[in-house]
Amino acid sequence: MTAIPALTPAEFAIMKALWRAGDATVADVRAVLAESGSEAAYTTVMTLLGRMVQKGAVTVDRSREPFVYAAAVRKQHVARQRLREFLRDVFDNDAETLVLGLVEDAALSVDELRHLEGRLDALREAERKGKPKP
Amino acid sequence: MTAIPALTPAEFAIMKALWRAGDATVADVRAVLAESGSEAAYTTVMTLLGRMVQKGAVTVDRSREPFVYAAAVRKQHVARQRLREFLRDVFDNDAETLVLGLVEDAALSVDELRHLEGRLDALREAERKGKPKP
DNA sequence: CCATCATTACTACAGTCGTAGTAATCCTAC
DNA sequence: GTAGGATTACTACGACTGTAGTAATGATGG
Repeated sequence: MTAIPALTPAEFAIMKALWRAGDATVADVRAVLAESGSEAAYTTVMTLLGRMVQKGAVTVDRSREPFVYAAAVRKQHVARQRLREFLRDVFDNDAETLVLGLVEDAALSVDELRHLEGRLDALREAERKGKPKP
Repeated sequence: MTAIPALTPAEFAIMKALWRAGDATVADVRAVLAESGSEAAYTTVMTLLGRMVQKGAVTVDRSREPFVYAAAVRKQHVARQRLREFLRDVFDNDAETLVLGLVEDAALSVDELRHLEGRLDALREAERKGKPKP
């Protein structure tokens, strides 16, 4: 239930770099960002990381220099959290319309949908077996 | 292809009120907002509407007083646009994972998915008949 | 040793956002 | 006609953001 700290866009970009890099120094983060064509100054990244540490989104190991940073929240959790907010704010909790949008935007094919269904059936089956809720 | 102006959260709330109200005065907007438990001051709403007019997200009819405001962009377009950005930024364009998240969050049932598939098949069928692309 | 580079801590600063007050008008009901 | 409420235009302002500079410190290569 760890409340996920809100991240600004710039912070979120850093977070994504951390997720890809795992433990990382400022230089590492900059390297990952550079791959995506983002060229923030060293101190800019430091500032953002500092702010993120303050809000608990990132941990830092100061016992080693240069300091080593790491994401304190899991990508999946953040994504899920954002998905909920997005669904509520933009689609008024109408998930069907959202998915319809994905398909119409060709982000998702009907085949993929069917495939997904398969996975879901399996998942549900596993759940029934695993935790039979009374 | 009208580029959709970026809206801040507060502006987006106003926009949603406008979508619900259709043409609306400041007072109308405030009334709709109030329904959702939002109590912005009259002048606050004015300020936001003004900013939105500036960025072309809202039109205003000044020939009539009190001025009448209206959304200049369609809800569906905005939602679609945001969906694209969201999918890219948060899910790295992996729509399947997004939908999986919806289902796991119980925002969408497998039944609804199937239902959706039906709709989509129909839609696809209609398209094949309607615009047979060479 | 000493200049240089990396690293960190601290500071800065302009732009945006949310929020709203004030001054000036303009109706409208006494 | 006049006081009060509605409406608008303009201004304000503190918080947050993105971006980065500077000062200090520490390690390194020659």
